[in-house]
Amino acid sequence: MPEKFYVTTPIYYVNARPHIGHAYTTIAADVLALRSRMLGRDTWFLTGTDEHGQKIERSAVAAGIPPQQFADEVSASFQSLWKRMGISYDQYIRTTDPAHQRGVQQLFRTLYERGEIYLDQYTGQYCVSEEMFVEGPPGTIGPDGRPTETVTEENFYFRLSRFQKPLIDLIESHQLAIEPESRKNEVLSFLRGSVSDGGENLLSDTGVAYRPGALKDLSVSRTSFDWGIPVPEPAASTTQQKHVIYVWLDALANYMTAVGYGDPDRQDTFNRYWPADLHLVGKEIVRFHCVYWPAFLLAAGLPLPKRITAHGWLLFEESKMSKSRGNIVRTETILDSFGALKPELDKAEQDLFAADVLRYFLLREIPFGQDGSFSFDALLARYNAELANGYGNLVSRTLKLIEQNFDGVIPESGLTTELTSATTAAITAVDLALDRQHFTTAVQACAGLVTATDGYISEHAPWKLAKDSAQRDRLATVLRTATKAIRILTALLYPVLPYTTERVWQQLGLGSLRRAVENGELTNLTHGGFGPNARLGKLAPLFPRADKDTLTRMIDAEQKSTSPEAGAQQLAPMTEATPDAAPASSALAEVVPEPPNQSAQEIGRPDTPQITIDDFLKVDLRVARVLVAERIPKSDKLLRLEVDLGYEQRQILAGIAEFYDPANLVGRNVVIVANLAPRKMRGLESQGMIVAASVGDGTPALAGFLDDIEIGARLR
RNA sequence: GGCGGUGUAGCUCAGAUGGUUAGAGCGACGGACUCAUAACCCGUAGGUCACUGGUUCGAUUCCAGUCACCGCCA
Repeated sequence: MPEKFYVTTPIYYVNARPHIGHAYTTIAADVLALRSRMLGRDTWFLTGTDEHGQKIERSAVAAGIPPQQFADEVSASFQSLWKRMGISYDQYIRTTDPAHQRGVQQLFRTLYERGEIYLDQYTGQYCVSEEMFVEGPPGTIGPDGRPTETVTEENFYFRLSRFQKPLIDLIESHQLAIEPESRKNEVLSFLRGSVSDGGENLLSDTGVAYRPGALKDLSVSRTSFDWGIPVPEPAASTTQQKHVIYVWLDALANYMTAVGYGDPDRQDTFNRYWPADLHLVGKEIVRFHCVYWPAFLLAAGLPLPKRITAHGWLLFEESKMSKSRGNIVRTETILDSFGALKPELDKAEQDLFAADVLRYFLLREIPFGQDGSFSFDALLARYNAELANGYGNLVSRTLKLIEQNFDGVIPESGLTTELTSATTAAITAVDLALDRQHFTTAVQACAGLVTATDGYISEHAPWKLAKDSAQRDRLATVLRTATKAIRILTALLYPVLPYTTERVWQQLGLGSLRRAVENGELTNLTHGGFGPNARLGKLAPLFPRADKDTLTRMIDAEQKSTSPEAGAQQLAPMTEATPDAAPASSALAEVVPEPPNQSAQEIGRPDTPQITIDDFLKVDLRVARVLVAERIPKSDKLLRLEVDLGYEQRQILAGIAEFYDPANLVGRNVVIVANLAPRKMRGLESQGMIVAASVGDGTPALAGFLDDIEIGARLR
């Protein structure tokens, strides 16, 4: 049996259509899968969509369609994009697949029967869009920048607290590898708790202190909505309420259910592929993958994934216009714009060509694990410098020299060691780099081989040798040597540029690269090569230079998709936050705005349920004047305000310290919720709440009036 | 607030267990060449290595503090 390699992307949450961040993760996984297959490994590449949860249920209601239909539509848009890009996944899983649902129930049942799940009750603040409870009083601003809702739930709890030390030990001993180092440290500090505040600590196996109790049990069921997988028997019978399984337990389990967990007929497959060799994730979902997921597996007595590698976010070039809107770059824009450079191809091939360009850029430009900025300028510059002027031109000049001087037959020559140190160095560097998901380093090594080969050709000037018949052998050696280097270079680039390298392979007269990969002919690149009288294929330009028109096309396409009505999103109350950075991927922690190419109604529509006038009148909104405003020590976010309502004065704590200077607030009229239950925060009682619009990425803008309003007036 | 990270040429970033002229790519400029996709090759960047103080014969590299930005703290 060949060595196996099981790699996953997160399953993408269907509350947003695919954007370039999703493509980034998927491309990275695809590159690793292609390489793994080239090395002859038994490869399984899994991606898919995460389709349950309250957010989806609400979005579907807002769209006026059943959640399944909503999920079907968005899931289809992911699959269709991957198809356009030629992504080579072996399996596309959906959490609404019946087999997955059975597997999740199996996992839940196992945990329950092993005593790792118990029933309990909890009242707290729930953040709807993140689908989790947060600490704080009613009206707390959740992680998404919106007020939480008070929810009382009877829940099933997972005994996460039991796994604090086991997880610390596994991570410290590298049995559970987390990359990059900075993420690993974050996970460890989370697991260890606050060890430096003077309390009692214990030591891990490696002697590092941790605070017992820092890890709390985790609720793993919900009763407040239906769109999820039902809690199975026997646990279900222990409660009157109808519970669905927590979306993260549901989602994470996909990595196992995909390969047959919970399916008696697929035990062999499961045993073959599980545990996964690599989970690729975005940095925003590291904790779910590095704490919850391994804990679930430990509790169920199952093996842990070998490695979790987190990448950063793609940031977008900042301009005033883009900052004030949801500036998500759509992958389609790049496919269309670069595809247009190859008018001779049909649409499907144009897409694959453009996908190569995007793959190259993302992996070359952005060190995996770090945030990186995406810009059309940089994409164009990188394309022209390294693909058009570099790789493409190298292939072109070399093969044309052979065509001109040897009628397209790769000349025979004696053995030479010229360029071999460059090729073997590149092979080694790419191997080492990709083993650690250091894509940038790997692609850089390829670019280095281009430079070395270009330098070799320039140094020996075959066009001069060709003018001297006495130098015929030397000419043959130089051209053959360069061509051999191009063959190795092309094979090294295959995982990154699957479409274009296939074309080069054919120009080299080597037939189909894909078939060579399938036949295992490229497991060792120093073997094989050109036989006697090997003849080149038909030559054609690979990467036409991109001019300003390409840039203009991309900018136009983006502007068209972010027309003025799309900007209205900012004015809609309580819509999704619009961060400047897009999480490159996420299963559930998706905080990206709806993509700008949707209709204005769809974008601006709040997904809150309808209420009656009576509901509204329950809220006592009043105009108040700020008398005192001051920062609260040891709090970045909170301001303490004293406000005058006319009929009384109140103390209110507001989470606006990052955005408002206390000095500018005194004397200002604001709107408060006057009948909100008081709540203690940081030892101070907050007797109400200031009303503010959440704009842009969640920045609060205090409500106010243009007219001078008497204080104490009620809003209705 | 706690813990951690980052701050080096116009841009993106390497790097130095402290020591003669601090590196690469891109962009720009000059040269050379003409096989090639106005490509390739060669040369040119005078940057207080964030700021301040300390240790040292000597620090950008170590230590402390300051500032800015970022991440994690369910």
